[in-house]
Amino acid sequence: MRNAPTILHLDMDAFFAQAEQASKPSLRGKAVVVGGLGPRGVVATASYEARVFGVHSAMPMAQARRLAPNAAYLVPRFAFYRSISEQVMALLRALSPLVEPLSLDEAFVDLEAGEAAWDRDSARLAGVRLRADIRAVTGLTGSVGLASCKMLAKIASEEAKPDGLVLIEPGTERQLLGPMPVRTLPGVGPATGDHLRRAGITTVDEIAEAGEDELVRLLGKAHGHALHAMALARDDRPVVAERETKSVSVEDTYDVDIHDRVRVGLEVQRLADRCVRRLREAGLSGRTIVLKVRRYDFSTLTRSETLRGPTDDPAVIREAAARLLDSVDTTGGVRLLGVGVSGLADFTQEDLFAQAAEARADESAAGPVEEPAAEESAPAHAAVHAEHQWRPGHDVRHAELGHGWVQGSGLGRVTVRFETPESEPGRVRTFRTDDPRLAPADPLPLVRRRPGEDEEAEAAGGTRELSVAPDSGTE
DNA sequence: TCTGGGGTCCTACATCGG
DNA sequence: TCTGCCGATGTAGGACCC
Repeated sequence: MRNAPTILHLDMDAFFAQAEQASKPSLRGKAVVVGGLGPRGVVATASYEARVFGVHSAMPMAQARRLAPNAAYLVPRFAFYRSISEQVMALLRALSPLVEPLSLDEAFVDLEAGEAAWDRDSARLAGVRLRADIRAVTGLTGSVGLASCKMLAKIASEEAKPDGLVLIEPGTERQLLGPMPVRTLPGVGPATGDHLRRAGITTVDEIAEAGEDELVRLLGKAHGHALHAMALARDDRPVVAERETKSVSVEDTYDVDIHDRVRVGLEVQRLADRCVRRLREAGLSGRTIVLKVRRYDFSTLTRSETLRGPTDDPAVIREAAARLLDSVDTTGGVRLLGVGVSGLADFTQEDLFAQAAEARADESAAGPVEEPAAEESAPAHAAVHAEHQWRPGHDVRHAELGHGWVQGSGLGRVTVRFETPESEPGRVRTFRTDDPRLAPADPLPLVRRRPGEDEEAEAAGGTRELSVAPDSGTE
């Protein structure tokens, strides 16, 4: 808590949907919904046009389709969003070394630490410039909140949405916060909100009035204490640049519940392998293996086992996961399975020894983890002929007609709209899915570099920033 | 017509060793 | 030696966040 509003919170507006609209001119101004398209998919992001119909994130896709049947429905392209996110984060780091990313589209910045701002006016100016820079570099809009602490900066950016900037004047925090609903405060979700409401507490002021003891009684020590402080606009949490990973996990929800116990076992093995791959990519190993099972009735349970030392050995993790599965009753079917590893450690010498010994045993027994093509055999979407490569929203290139994106596919046909971020809305054409003139393509940059910038970027190897590999839809 | 995937943090309870 | 207490650790589950 400081007396100048020099904590900045950036939140990109409807990020995934906005990125899709920027890359596809025909979708601009239209309702766009990004999320899982399977029978059990949920909405990741809805464009503001789609929100008018009541569509919002975390809503089941089926419900969204009923509310907005004419919206464009697209699968997320994380690699594409990540490349944009990296550009945005680079702009934030130019302001200050203290940048705390919260997700692909959100971050805190400590402006004072970077000497980018020291008072109200300099902070506002930094925010205004940042928004302009983001616009210039990515073509997208983001909202900025400025305040004296993280909580209020975040509330401010929420108020600023879409495409705005809000600065909370130091000294006015409590008047502003007081009448707001308890759900405004971070950490108050549906359960805590209900809890408080039953105790007759519905506004932030009422939390403050209730007193710390009462809140601790209602919500427990940590939560009660934290919430009371927040209600008084007291928040001392620093902006933390590097947060280390505490766990790595993968999970899959299946289009249809799995009843076959053997199949459940096989899926757990595959998830264990995927988890190991992620663990190794991050250069980590872990001690505690966690199995997650969501049953047909949505009841969820976890089982965990802690090993003597950290490992990233696929055979060890598979076996632990299999043992954990033995203790779970799956009759009735499972809708989700997950495997995770926590108690993480950076790779140590000791592990390397163990590794070398186990590696020999592995080769015959377990088989390598680095098997390619694991994604295509992902449970829900088994590869169907060539159609799997024509995923709605993904970019393609046609030998004669140029760059476009998949609008839909099925029954041996794929429909492509030919347009680029810089073009007018384009024409639609339909092809056979095995048409040799058609190939998957990388997303195009949303903003064309100005002449002269090219060489610089080229020299810095920067042209790669925007040309990302085709998203295999991994995570 | 249901409810994703990747995380973090907290709490309660059991167990174990001084 | 028995008992109680304390802290550390492991386990399961829940709430919350984007």
